[in-house]
Amino acid sequence: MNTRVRDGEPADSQGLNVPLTRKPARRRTLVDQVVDAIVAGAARGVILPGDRIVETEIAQELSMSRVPVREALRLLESQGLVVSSPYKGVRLNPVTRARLDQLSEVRVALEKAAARRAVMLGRNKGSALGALERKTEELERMAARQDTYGIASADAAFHRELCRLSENDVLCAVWETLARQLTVIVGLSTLSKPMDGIVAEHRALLSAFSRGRLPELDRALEEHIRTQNDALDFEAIIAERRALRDRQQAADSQQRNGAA
Amino acid sequence: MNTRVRDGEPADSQGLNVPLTRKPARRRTLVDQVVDAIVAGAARGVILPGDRIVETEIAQELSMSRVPVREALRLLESQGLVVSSPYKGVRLNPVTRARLDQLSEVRVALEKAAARRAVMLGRNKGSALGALERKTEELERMAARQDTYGIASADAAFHRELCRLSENDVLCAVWETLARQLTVIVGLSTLSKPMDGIVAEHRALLSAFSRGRLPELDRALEEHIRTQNDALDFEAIIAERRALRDRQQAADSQQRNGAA
DNA sequence: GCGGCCGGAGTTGTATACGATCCGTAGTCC
DNA sequence: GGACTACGGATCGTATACAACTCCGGCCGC
Repeated sequence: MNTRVRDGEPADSQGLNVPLTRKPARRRTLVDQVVDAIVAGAARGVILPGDRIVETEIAQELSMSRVPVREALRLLESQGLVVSSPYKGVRLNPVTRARLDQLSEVRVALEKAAARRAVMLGRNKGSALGALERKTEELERMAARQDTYGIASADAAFHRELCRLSENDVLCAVWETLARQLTVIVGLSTLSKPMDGIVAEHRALLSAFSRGRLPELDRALEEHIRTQNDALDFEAIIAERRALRDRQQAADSQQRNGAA
Repeated sequence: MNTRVRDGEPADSQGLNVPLTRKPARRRTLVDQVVDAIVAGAARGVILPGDRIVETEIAQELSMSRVPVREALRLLESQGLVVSSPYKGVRLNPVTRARLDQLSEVRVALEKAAARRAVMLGRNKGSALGALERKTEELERMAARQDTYGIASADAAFHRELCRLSENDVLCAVWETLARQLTVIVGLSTLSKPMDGIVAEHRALLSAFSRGRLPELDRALEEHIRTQNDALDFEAIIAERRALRDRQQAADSQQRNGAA
């Protein structure tokens, strides 16, 4: 893999990945760099599900020792992004349709609970609702631009905000790990689902939420996630990503030759 | 802390803690030892919420180097058991009533979803249901013995089995991290709730589940968890655990003096 | 007497070094 | 010719060594 994330070039400059902790006080340590680099590499298709991740390589590419890399891998392992077995190395969690469904099911359960709590807290009106509306508008802007990456990003932001409104930190933390895994799975693949459909669904979600119509919201959430999954063609995604990686590898080796 | 977990003496010999991964193939590495030792220490009250955890100490007590300890701490951090800030060290996550409620809320959401899926899969009858019944009987045996530790253990086993019936690995994994955190919070504190009440609630849960009465089950779950929390007197628990630690420290230093 | 500076002890973050284990490969024996 | 074994490279797991940082207490100047 050729992720190449160095100090001056944060891996999530594209805004897809969010930091694990909300606290801005936390200084960026090397472990964080590794985590971001691997997540970014996975999201951009440089690392594919099932690919082996070698500590030495990562360490060299990020020009650090293996120790922070190991710690980062352990962290990612406990979040389910990679799997490891002693003396045999770490692999990016191979993805199956079943796993995607499982992730989605848990995510829906969380978001339902979040919405329920948010309504109970009266966060479905006023400034709290405004925040969610802004996310929806952002989504619309991205859809208008046909910016698939922006849509994925805005979609995540919308659901993240929904969780945040529950004011349940534990829920948010769990949601983030799930979202991260889904990001790796879905990556930058262009959704095969029509964009205006996505926008409409979010409008419906927002509407149901603002009215506090929980059963309706539950159904809408479930529908929203499920159709999104159904629209994914796994074979196509894998093929696309493999091609993407090959292109990047080619470009990279070319660049290296030019530099030599 | 004085956990003293060495090779011949597995930390979870009391059966409270479960391994992170289901795969038995995974060889036990030093990192696992550290994880178990810390979780056990937290559950037994040797480490209290908010206590600082010093890498060097753990390493010495387990007679290993700091590297595996660091990796274990990172793992526990990403699971929310400890919090860390660079150069300032790691602390056992300080516990508040709010956090307990948040954990419970997420846990209930997960178990509802698990039950829903299990019923959908027809796991609420036949041998699958039998497994859950056995857990309930175990709970009754423990209650009859007035074995508070056994009750806590059997209670966890019941809910774990419920999750397992959903056949959703992601859900189970998330549930385990939550359960682990709750264990640390509640620890070995004697529940102030009457034991036959607990048994009755589980019977009710089992009954609603076997009949596939989901709304009823949802309510019962919520009630079950909530009353369990309400019965907890935080101040008393903290005081008790502090006393417990002092006793253990005293005994330990005495033992050390005797050995010297 | 009091507040700011500073220096050292203690702890964490990182790098390097070494032993342990896995896996592919070649060689040998039947 | 095939299967078993020995071996070597590659990679992981762990230990040790050093650098960076924090915090606390004393000291000095005011």
